[in-house]
Amino acid sequence: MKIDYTYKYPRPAISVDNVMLGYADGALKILLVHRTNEPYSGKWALPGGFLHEGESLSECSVRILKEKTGLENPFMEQLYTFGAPDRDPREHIISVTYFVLINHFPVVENNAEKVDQVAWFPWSELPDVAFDHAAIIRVAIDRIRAKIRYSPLAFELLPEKFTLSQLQTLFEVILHQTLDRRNFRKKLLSMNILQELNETTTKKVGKPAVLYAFDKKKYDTMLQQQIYFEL
Amino acid sequence: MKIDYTYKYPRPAISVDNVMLGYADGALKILLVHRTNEPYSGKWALPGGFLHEGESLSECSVRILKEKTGLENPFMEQLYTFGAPDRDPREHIISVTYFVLINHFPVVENNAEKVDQVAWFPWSELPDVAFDHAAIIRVAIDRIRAKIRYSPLAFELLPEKFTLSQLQTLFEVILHQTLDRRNFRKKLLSMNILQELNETTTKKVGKPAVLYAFDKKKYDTMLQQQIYFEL
DNA sequence: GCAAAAGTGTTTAATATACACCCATGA
DNA sequence: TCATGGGTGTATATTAAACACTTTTGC
Repeated sequence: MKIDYTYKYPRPAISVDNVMLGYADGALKILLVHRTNEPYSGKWALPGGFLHEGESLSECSVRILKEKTGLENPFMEQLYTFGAPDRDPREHIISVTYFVLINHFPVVENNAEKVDQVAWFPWSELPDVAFDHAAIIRVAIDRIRAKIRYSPLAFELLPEKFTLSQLQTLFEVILHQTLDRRNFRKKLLSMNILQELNETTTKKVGKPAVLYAFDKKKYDTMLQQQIYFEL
Repeated sequence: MKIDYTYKYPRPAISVDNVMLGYADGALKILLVHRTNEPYSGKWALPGGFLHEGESLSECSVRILKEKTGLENPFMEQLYTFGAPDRDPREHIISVTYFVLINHFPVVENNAEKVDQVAWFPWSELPDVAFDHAAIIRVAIDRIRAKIRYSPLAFELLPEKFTLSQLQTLFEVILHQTLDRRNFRKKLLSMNILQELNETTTKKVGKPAVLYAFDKKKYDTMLQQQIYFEL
């Protein structure tokens, strides 16, 4: 049952939109949903929705994430709040955006029912997107570019076990520059935040690579000593 | 004339709150207003207000700034958006917060009329503040601490002409550590972003100090060459 | 002439950069 | 055995850190 809510002053609506970034096939990818309603019907857009009653902003972001992907505990942080009055043709809608890093790709099936079609797009081949979502995505990419240098974000985009080469390639893709393999390994290993596993990859080709895992305990110890991650 | 606005779903209200930081007498200070209305009547709070119809978030922040201080063009950036449903006892109010740096202290007189009493408080001697404003201030201070290291924020807090000692003391206050005078001067001067003026301070005591000004053109050139400010 | 703050260089340690060959595996 | 990607060390350059005395001014 719906009741009506009446206010003396006009109120903008509040939506939360997630920029969900994943890394696969050597590219950063962004999850978009295909709109089937107006406005911008037929265009792709960031997964988002309106804030529910009694819900906090981060709860809303988590809910949207779960609805679209089924994921529950990825890395999330608030990105920015967009509030230009004309950013939505319907009315003034404030969008609080979140930045989500995903380290494995959920089975994004068109799981029946009313769920919108969702798809991952490489950041270099984004379709035209609805609203001001292109600007939002730009802010997200700027954020990850800057922050991956001084924060252990990279590990949020890789599977739990990864090789140093995979880690290096991820940095190279995001920073858009090549890095020296020996210097990269020296630096990362000297930080003492990686746990070397007794496992190697089994590849079709080339020498098997040792697998590592990010060691959060070591990382926290490092922070307490006021030593900071920095590439 | 007020008309009523009716929505099918409840809508949180949206306010904008400014954390305005200034530097004087060797301390970072924060501008607070004294509340005379409920809730939290009698407590101090961040200057803020509700978003007007057709107004963007940054316009709202600028308007509030002008109302409280008369200032028009200080450095401003969005800080964070706070949206816990219980952060305001009246109802769900989302607060989009802005971070404002002020390099000279406006005459903050109780300029008649209905204007609330405003005052600058040193960050180490803040009174009990209303709502979740203590948390907001903490985020602002974390932001300036982190950002002053890699962004030329410090110049936004000093007058146009300043001495290297003043600049150094400002860094020391914000970072809460002492810096070596010779190394500090070497580093700042080698960045080539300061313009040496043909003026010196006239003090009661000690050797007069050469005045410098931040040279934004040189700084922009530096950025284009992908060289970044870093203390 | 003295108190107070400004200004100035050098030595050493730490960190960053550049660079090329051998190794282990699967086909 | 060869193609492929993994793994390793050293020399040099750059940057950071530590440190103490002289200068200029007002009183």
